[in-house]
Amino acid sequence: MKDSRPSPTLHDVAKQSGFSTATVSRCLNFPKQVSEKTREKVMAAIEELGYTPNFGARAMASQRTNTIGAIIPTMENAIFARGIQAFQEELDAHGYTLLVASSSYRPDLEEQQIRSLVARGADALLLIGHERDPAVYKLLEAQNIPALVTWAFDRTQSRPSIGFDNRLAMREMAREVLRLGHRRLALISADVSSNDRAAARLEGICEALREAGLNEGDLAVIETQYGIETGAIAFETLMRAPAQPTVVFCGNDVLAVGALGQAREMGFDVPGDVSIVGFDDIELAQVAYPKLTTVHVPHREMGRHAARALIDAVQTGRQIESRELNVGLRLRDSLGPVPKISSN
Amino acid sequence: MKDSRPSPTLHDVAKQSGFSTATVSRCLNFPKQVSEKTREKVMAAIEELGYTPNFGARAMASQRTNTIGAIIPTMENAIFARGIQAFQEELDAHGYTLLVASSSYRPDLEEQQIRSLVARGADALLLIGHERDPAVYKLLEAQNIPALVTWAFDRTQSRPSIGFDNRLAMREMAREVLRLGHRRLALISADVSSNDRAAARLEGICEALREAGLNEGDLAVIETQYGIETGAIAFETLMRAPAQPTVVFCGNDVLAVGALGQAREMGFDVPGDVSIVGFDDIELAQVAYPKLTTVHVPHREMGRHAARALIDAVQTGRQIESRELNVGLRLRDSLGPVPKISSN
DNA sequence: AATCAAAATGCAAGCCTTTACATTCAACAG
DNA sequence: CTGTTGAATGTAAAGGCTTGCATTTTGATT
Repeated sequence: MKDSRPSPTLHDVAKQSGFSTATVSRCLNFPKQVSEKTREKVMAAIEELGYTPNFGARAMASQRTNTIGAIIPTMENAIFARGIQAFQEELDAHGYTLLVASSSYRPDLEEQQIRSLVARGADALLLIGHERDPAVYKLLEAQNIPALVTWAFDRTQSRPSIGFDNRLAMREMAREVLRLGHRRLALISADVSSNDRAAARLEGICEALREAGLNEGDLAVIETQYGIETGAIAFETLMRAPAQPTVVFCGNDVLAVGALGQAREMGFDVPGDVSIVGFDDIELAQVAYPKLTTVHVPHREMGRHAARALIDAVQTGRQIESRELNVGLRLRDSLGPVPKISSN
Repeated sequence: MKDSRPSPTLHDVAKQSGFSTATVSRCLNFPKQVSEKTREKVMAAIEELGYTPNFGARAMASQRTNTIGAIIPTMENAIFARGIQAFQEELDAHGYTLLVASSSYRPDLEEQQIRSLVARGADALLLIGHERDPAVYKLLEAQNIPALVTWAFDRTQSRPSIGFDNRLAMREMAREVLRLGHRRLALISADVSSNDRAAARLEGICEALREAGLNEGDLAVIETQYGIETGAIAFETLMRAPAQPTVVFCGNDVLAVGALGQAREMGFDVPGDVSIVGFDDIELAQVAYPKLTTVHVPHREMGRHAARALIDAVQTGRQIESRELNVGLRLRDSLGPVPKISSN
């Protein structure tokens, strides 16, 4: 970019208004320290020149940016949208700005994004899930940047998190499913090795299975990327397998909606022939047909709490306190009792 | 944030490695200008100290940030997700970073976000739709920041845009609808006064209406916010009105899906009793039941082209050339011929 | 061994703002 | 009118990096 006309600086405003740069700066940052007349003149000059403070210079001089970063796995679907939206609203209300980056569920990209946000001077960071390279945590510690994990709560982890216990949540759902008599179960999940939430949810199902005296082998698992289309494909694979499941757990609602669509496509009645359950309870779950039985996650509450906690950490320098939020089942129409006649 | 241990600077790296800051800087920015041995030593020092360049300082010194900003109306639904994702991918491929902000469809917030991104040193900006306060455009011009409008293409506008003609697209859909015999039409739209895309789409329908010798009064319009729930509510209102429409246009697929759900709720068969059409052709449209007839928008293509154009503008300083992309109807299951027996 | 061009490196100014500290000003008490 | 005080304003340094220009090193050529 060639600057035909370089943008005005504090200095220009100072000259134009006849005051020093210090006064102009104070006008912007501590208006009360400046007399009314002065302020008016300065503001007029700012207006006239179209001055905008330079963020980099400001950050450098003041050592803070009033910016909080968040790295979410994806923006392609609505999973994180509501939570992030609430997070941003709360941040805004306290004069902070949100910087979002998305990592496409790739740890290497996530690390890159974290570094980028740190370099950009983010005062704090919101992360999804606990699992990541220790080097990342070391970096954040070295730079003294508060980081908070959400969408997960795991009492065995030492790092602060605000979220829910994925394992317990999914276990509850699995219990309900087993109570309805299902014995041939399947799961469409994200890649378990790189996604600790997905791993915890799987573990939850396995636990319920064991409780019921069943074998983990009774659970068919397909790992795939999150997406409507991928959910549909996985569902088809599952239903074409010799041991057709009577219920399909989905790692999230997006997968579940894909599965639902594919079921219709293949002529299966849900839940008559096969049940499908989701996770997250995003808006989509209620407009799906049939309405999706799923695990409700308090997205907005989570976002709000996370924002408050992070702001507090930035301002006081104190450690963030972890906090577990409640999740609950939303029993709607896509889960029913096990079909009488096995279609196997 | 209290810096317990201040983060290492270029200067520290220089001292540690025994070279000057200039050499270290070049190591990072122009590796080829530095001898291999030197580079190795410097990199080792960087590694050892855990050095991360300070973004603010860098931006200030070099007058560029390699950052491109985008302000989208919302992250709450998937409307902009695919396009933005493609935009980001293309940016990444060229070494640029994307900064996203969302305005909640509020012009005042959008302006604030634009200022914030400008202050942050965004080298260029991606905007949605043409309509905004002229002061904003003046600001961007004053700061010499290339801005590109997407999700719209309007040959009457002088500013560069890469997108499609919302009016023509919706007119085509309306013609199809009229061809099928529908005469009692309704539209669920975003607020027309603050959303030029919505306004253009409405205009498109009106045009088709006039062509067919019909009266604009034959179109019932409800303006509401974009959302599944709001779509459902609007649909209910429409269907409870004395003059029940036989087809409901929706400003986007999210509204349409809400309408679809509500239709089911109210016991209407779609398209037997009433047809519903959407706009955007997001993933949702194909998994909705019945599958949504909608206007296909080339999201990814748009995002990709926009990224290229913006990068080019930043690097060459040349004006961006506008470009119109093609849209087309996707005739699926939610639109049918006008019902034989008016249920009015 | 001398010469020279190219490559590698160093020096130091400049980018824009905040802020500690110094100075000036106005108002008021004595 | 002087002295005092608190408010308003100014001065200048600092913050981390890039980069034009100057200098040194390298290595090839004669």
